[in-house]
Amino acid sequence: MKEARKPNINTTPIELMPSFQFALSVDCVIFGYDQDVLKVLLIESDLPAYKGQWSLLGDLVRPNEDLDDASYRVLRERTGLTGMFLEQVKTFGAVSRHPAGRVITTAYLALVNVRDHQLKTLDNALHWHAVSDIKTMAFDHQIILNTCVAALQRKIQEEPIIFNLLEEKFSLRDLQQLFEQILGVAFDRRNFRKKLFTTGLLKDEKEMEKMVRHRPGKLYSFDRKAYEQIKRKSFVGLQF
Amino acid sequence: MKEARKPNINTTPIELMPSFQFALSVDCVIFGYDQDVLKVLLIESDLPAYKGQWSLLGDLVRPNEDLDDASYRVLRERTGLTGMFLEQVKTFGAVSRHPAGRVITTAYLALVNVRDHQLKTLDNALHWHAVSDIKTMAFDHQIILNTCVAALQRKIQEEPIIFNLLEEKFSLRDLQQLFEQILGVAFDRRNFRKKLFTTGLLKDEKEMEKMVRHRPGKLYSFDRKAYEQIKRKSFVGLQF
DNA sequence: ACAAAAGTGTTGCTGGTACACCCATGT
DNA sequence: ACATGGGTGTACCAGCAACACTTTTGT
Repeated sequence: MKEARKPNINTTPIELMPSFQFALSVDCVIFGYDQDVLKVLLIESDLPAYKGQWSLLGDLVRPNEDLDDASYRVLRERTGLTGMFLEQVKTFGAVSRHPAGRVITTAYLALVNVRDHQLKTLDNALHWHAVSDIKTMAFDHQIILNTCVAALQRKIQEEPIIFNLLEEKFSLRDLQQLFEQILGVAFDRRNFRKKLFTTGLLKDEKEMEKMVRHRPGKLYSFDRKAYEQIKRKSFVGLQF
Repeated sequence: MKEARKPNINTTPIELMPSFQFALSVDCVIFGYDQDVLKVLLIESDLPAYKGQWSLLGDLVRPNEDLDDASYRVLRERTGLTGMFLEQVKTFGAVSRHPAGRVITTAYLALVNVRDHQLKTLDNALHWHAVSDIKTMAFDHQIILNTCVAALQRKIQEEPIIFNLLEEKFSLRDLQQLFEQILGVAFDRRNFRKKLFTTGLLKDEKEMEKMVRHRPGKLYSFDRKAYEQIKRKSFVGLQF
């Protein structure tokens, strides 16, 4: 039985293709680390269907805007930040995910330093929430958040992106607590230090913590140059 | 300086939002393993702009179709297969990526057994290509392919999905060669065996290769039940 | 008999884990 | 002086890498 030739977006002139009303958006999962807690930046939804619930920061993609640019614009407009870590995670395209129509959204993971940004808090009803406190969200945003938390857990073990969440200079305790927050496990302090030192990614800033009510710890920073060199020699292992 | 409140897809009724002509598609990167070579299934483009070049198999997403369903439909229509491994990888949304207009596409990674499927080869100008032979493709499909190859390399080391590319029963040589093809490295045979046996994921089928002109090897299959049990106890490590 | 690939063990090294005591600072 | 967390070393164990010879089958 011979099947009719199937249409193909890549071989059929687009004028011949059926078209209909799609909306395309980006949603940013913006993580920050504040007072030893992993947080995410949310906005209160004022759509009737989700009155009082929290949602991610998003916006429609503009006609002449790349997808990545759209997410960057949302970040910049909302937090005043530029140059933050920002990476696509996944696209959510269930037919009924938005009550007002067919909206496909691409989720982005952003890591920001909560001290740097200037929130338009009054204007926007933006708030930082502890990730572990969030139980329900508008739309399918709880699923998107969970997906991005999982992506974050995986990615901090593959690339040294975790430093984007910390101040320029940080103590090893800061770093360890942040790892523990994100991964939900505890590490032995001595082994953690050894492991991090042997990565060669920490630069000793020759400074100490100040204003702490205990013995002050040394401060370190992420050694970008060392990282660039290490990357060149990296090798891919086999693991199940 | 007070900024005006920004629009937000999640807080603004959709009727008020600007809309314009988007097209949304899925493209499938279909990998197969044939005659000891990693291959990808492509179709010849007949768009004038890309005459004679190869492109991925894709189609527009339908108004009432989930994104994942669209990719599954493409696979089913083209290969006659059902139940194959299929997973979203990334969405490509550059403004000018399609010459006919604004087309955002979501790339899916598919792993199929080349023996199982029934290609509509004559109808569709479909061909298997060695991944390493492909130098240029239509649209941004070369980038999409490279992204999916990298995703495949990463994922076969995280989850035992590689078995989707093999026959139900396979020899350890088949498995090792496939790993080597995908990762582009060579492994010591003895160490490879030990490693794979200690995963506990191989079931001894108590059968031998046949019709080989050397000593026949034992055949194994992927032990799904064992894998399900192992997954429950799995633990997340720390690694840079 | 020859060609081709299967099957098999040991050793050394590296990296992870478990674990306890003294030190510097603020109150 | 006390509370808090900083800073350090060692011993054991597991997993990885390197490495060579014998066995089975087809021709």
